[in-house]
Amino acid sequence: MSQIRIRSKIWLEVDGQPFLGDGRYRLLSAVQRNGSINAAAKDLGISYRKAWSRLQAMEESSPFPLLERRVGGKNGGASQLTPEILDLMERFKTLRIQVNDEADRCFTACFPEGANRC
Amino acid sequence: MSQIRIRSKIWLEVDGQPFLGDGRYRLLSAVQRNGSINAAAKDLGISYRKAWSRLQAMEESSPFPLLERRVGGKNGGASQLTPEILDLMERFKTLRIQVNDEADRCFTACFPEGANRC
DNA sequence: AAATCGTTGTGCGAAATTTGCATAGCGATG
DNA sequence: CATCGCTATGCAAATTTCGCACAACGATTT
Repeated sequence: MSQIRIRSKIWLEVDGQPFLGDGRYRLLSAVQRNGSINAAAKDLGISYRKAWSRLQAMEESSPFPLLERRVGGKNGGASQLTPEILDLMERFKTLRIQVNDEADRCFTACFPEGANRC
Repeated sequence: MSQIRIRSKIWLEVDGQPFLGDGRYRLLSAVQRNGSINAAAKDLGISYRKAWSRLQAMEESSPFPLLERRVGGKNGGASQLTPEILDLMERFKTLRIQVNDEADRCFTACFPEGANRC
């Protein structure tokens, strides 16, 4: 008896290129929460290289700046998100929840009850 | 002025493992439509190796058989889908459309009109 | 003004994954 | 019993991902 579940996912595209999805949302959140790319990477358990590459790729296709970076200085540097991306993230979060809930509703309608036996 | 769009995607999981999404749906459809894995691969413009690998991976985690294969014989062989997977594909298709529509609705609500300038 | 410290930024090789070529096995048909 | 086109698979090449190691930076401290 196998358990069947639905998963859903949304993302925003800018000019046809993937721009903001769950992964990038989590990464950006971690940067804001921790105050630096480095701390965010440690928080998420990924290498700094990986976190930086992702942010780099994202920023290249972004119509507006994502990060305000500070290199050097007292604590070596820091990074924080721009208001533009914070606003977009907020809207994305709302969309994400709404679509996800709808997916669950449709699923239980389409697989009434014990659809989980096969 | 960058154009922002929403994209959505759903997939079904069996015991926590991805089972049926858009890619596999298209591949399975092509098999059914063309009557063989080989013809399906040509139809989709991918190698037979690739098509076969995907179906193999899918079948390994499937609670029921996906394909009825015939090796050898008049035309070398053939493959067609089992009733179980055809049924699941039908439901998936419905879900897919419903969730996608909902995503579009939420998007236009959340990004009222010219959200496409940044 | 020189040393320190923890960031950002990057080159490059290693590791993992994907891809497809090439070939074996199969069996109804003629 | 030879043929033909399909399924099935080993293996190497190509591509992508990954992370180590190190350079640059600048406010603070000494």
